[in-house]
Amino acid sequence: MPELPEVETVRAGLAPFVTDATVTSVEVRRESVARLLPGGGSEFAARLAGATITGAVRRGKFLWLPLRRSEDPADAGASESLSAHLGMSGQFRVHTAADAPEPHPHCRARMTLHRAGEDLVLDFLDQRTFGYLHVEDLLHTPDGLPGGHGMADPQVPLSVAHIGRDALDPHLDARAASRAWRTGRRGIKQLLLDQTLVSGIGNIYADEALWLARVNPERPAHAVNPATASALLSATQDVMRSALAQGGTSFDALYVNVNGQSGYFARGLEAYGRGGEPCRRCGHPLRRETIGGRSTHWCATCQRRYSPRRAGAH
DNA sequence: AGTAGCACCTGATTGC
DNA sequence: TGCAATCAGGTGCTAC
Repeated sequence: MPELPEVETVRAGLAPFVTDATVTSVEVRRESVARLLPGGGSEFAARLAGATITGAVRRGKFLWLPLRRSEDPADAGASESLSAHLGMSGQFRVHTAADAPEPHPHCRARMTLHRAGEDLVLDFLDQRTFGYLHVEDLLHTPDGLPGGHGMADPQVPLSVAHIGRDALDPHLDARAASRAWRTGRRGIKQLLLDQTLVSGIGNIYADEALWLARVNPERPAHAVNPATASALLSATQDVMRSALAQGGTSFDALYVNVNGQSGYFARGLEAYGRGGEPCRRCGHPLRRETIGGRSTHWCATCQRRYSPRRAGAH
């Protein structure tokens, strides 16, 4: 369940189960899930076993669980994390050890946690295998501000260092972000999807935000004015907050929270998946075309490639 | 330097 | 019915 609202739903669902839990066993069921480690699954298991998870943090679509190695909670802050990316189809599922089912065919790793006298099973499922698990160092943020949502530590994993602050991060520099979105000759949709500028926006919410702000996905970034860029950021935040309030967007069982339940935002979508259907603002049929390799849905009537000239401007 | 294109996968659905 | 083509919510690398 891959964009910011869905990953945040997972993070928030995970946090109460994994915080202060110690990893007691790790079973890698598909080697490629730990492909970022030179030693693969065995290195992943070895580095994770015995560590205690101190929380659940997210920046954009990137998720990590900071690790502490000592049993002493007064020990210094975490310097490593269990990092995860859900890719297109990743899921975390939590069970009590007694209720855990046989691993699903898509289960790529199963971890056992011990927390408050109870044993828990944490499964990572991923049909398409674009997701991954990783153990890596945490780095200090250049600005000394918190690295992501869910923890105050000014740290991010190495693999997240190049990822921009996300659209709902209170420390996002909105002016710098809208400037970045107005730079270059790519279509604006491609900039919304560029995780190094503002993170967390994926193919669904890019189309939704562009529809809300009435901007054509192919409008060149350099033709976006500051007011429009700022309106686009607001639209992105609005649609993501609404989606988050409903547990995210899901169309099927591939995208579920840690309890296996689906979010309800799919019924709130105005553009994504509505090609050929009438625009709810103007009634004209929405277009659907592939742009930059991603299917894109928009209203060619409401969403103009160039902003309309104001009356009085020559 | 910025950008487009492709590679990485599995499985469900569509069309012939 | 069977099989090939197409499609899917992401990211990173490579080559222009």
